[in-house]
Amino acid sequence: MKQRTATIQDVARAAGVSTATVSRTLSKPSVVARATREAVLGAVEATGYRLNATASNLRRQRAGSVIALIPNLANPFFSQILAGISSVLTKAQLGLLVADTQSGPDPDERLAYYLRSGQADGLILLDGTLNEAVLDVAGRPPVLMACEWMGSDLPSLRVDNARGVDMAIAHLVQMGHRKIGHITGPQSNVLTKARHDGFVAAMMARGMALHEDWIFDGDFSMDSGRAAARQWLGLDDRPTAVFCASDEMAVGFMGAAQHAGVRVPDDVSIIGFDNIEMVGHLTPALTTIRQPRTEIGVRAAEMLLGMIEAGALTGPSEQIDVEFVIRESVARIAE
Amino acid sequence: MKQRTATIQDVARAAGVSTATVSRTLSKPSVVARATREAVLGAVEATGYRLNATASNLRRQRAGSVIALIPNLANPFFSQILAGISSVLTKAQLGLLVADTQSGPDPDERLAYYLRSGQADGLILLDGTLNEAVLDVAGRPPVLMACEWMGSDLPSLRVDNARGVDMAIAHLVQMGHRKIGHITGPQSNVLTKARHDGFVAAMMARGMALHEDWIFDGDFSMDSGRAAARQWLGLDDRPTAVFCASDEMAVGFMGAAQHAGVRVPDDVSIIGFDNIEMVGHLTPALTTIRQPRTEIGVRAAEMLLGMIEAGALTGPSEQIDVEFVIRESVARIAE
DNA sequence: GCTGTCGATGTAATCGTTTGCATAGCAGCT
DNA sequence: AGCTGCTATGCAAACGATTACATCGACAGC
Repeated sequence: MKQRTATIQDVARAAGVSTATVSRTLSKPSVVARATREAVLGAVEATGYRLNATASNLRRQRAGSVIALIPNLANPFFSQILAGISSVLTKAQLGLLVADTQSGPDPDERLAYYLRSGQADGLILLDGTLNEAVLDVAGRPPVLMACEWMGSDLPSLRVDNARGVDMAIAHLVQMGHRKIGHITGPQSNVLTKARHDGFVAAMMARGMALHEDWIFDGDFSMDSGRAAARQWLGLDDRPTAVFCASDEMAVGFMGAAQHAGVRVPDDVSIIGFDNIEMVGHLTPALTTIRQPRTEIGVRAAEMLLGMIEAGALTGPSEQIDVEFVIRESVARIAE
Repeated sequence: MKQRTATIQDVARAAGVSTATVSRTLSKPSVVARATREAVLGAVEATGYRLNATASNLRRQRAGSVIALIPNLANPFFSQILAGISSVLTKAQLGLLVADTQSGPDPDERLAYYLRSGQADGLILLDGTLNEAVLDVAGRPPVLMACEWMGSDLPSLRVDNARGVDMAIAHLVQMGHRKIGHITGPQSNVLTKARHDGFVAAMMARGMALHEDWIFDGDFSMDSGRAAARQWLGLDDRPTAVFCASDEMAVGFMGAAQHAGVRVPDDVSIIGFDNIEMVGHLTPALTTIRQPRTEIGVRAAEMLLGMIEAGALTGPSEQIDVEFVIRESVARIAE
């Protein structure tokens, strides 16, 4: 059973035409005569021929796939974006190669490698910690950033973080909160910065005090949310509400608070960011800012596809809107 | 800046040797003389040469990547396995192509396509609903099943589902439970069957009654867990404990129960399966059966790699052990 | 001095497609 | 009849690497 799979030559022979005609029949059917076309298709059927993607890619000078660079594959937030990307690429006959930037030693090095490797017709960056300077490579494929990335004019798909944060703070204020804390993401991440800046701006705009002690350093993970809760518990003067830069941290914070006997939202109100699926099932269900993840993936893939097809290294940027989802984790504060 | 990237020819010219020597220097350095080797490496450096993977793959008759077929990319359970797979493949210079089986119309068709496409040197199947008959394809690459798959003798990496379930039931019984319910996975899935069978066996072994009404149909999702809770609430004679075939369903069940005013674990005990990261942060934290996901991915990739290197279509099978994690979602029942 | 062996390198075919260019056939027009 | 303009097809050269085989010195053994 170890038989070689049929090549275009076999098909050509079976159909009594040249390989050129077979190739044309398959890629641009309109240019071949009806009769030949049918003969070729018949031969394809008979031989069980399948196009050898490698050979085709070599000849056409393309790679046949797109690489998505993700900081952490294990994070559900990203996997849903990936699903969106995948659905678009599949239709365009492109493979999706995924790479974890944080799993190896040097993330920037990984990016540089993929840029030069010629293994991809394009890249989608989902990691806001990468160094932009790395992108300055001759002959690199188009790159799309599907994440916040400060001060770059590369084509990007961004989420309106500032607006999301502002809605969250506005809601808290409206519910009577004056003492509001914030758990941040990891230092180097641009998302962290965007959300933190948004937080500061939203607070300032409402003339509210920023307390050094009420800013907790996190890294988007549940464990860091838990750590923040411990810190919060140790405070003499505690904020009555905490805005978390990610849902996962909110989950960690809420779990730790509840385990310490703190009631949510009666004793502390919590708002997350992302609206990952599970937070609607928590008790109390989490109030959060929704990012349309599948849509982000789909749109990012479409934009990159556009660039690839146009053979352009650059393209338009877009912004995706967020939505504020009110559930049960915020309580009204008595004046 | 649109310059072509250097080819092996350019390197050969720069080093004053033939392309054969360059190729050898890069792949089997030991066979070329010290001096030439250094000249070649210098030329590589100077020209900025990078191996064109497509050309190399074409000549070597390989694809350069492995495909992982996942039922649902958005599910965090799978993404962590993917991370494990990815880490191994990266070291072996292989790409990881991910494909969602459930996103298209016909999953079996997708599998068949990938088997023939020649786009992969091997496949890892993580979807227990696929039809085995599809695998009967001439010239297909090696395939590894990293999931339960009944009655097949293809190489596989399985998790000891039966043992996991048995530990869970044993624990419940030990805590005084006599009325135990079960939320299943989707019908066609083999995992569903394995866990359901395990449940039945464990119950029988302890001489316990199986109640038709206490088996709830789920599909691994949180929403189906929530639906099961509604059903449970409507029962006259409710089981005092529920064993869920996935953590996600446990989350959905617990959330819905709590929202209905039911106390967990005082009014109902819950056990999940998988130990996804978040369940440790719930209130109460979920008692569950841990599957070492990263390890599953790593081991699966290693096994497949072994088959690829040996050029074998088949290989050994292995089983990975599970671990019972006791947290807070099971209470002792008064006799 | 001749031969055999061995290590290092070059030559060129090959992997399976795609595609620019040439060609052949045919119809319509002058 | 000769020319022009089509359309449909074939020819053959790429694409960039790998590798079986040939070649060429150098050197040891007789």
